[in-house]
Amino acid sequence: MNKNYSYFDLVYEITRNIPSGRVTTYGAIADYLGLGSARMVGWALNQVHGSYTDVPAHRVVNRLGELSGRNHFPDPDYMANMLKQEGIEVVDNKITEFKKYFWHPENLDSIL
DNA sequence: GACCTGACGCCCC
DNA sequence: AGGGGCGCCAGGT
Repeated sequence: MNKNYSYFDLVYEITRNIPSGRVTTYGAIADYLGLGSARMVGWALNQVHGSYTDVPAHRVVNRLGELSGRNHFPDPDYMANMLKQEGIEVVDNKITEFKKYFWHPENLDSIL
């Protein structure tokens, strides 16, 4: 059937809608989509590494605000650099005041 | 076809 | 407060 639209696409959709200067977590996306597993979100974003270059995967971090996916980018510092460029303070691959920048997919309704 | 690992997260000690 | 273990789903070996 039309399995072209898997939860992958939903993850990309959400990620694409993360406002600049804001970040969300794997768990938040998984919870919002009812996936039941945050790992699946990471897996989906792993596929981005190649195509879907318009998906700002650097804005998705773990629940501690750590850039756990930095090693999966061409440059290990790409994530930190992009986030800094967007006005987010990153120290030692971790977002300071993470709660301040946190954006929940629930807020999708606001921007749509 | 079974086993292991992985861009995570929660519970328990 | 910090560290370790188990569960979740999918894909690769």
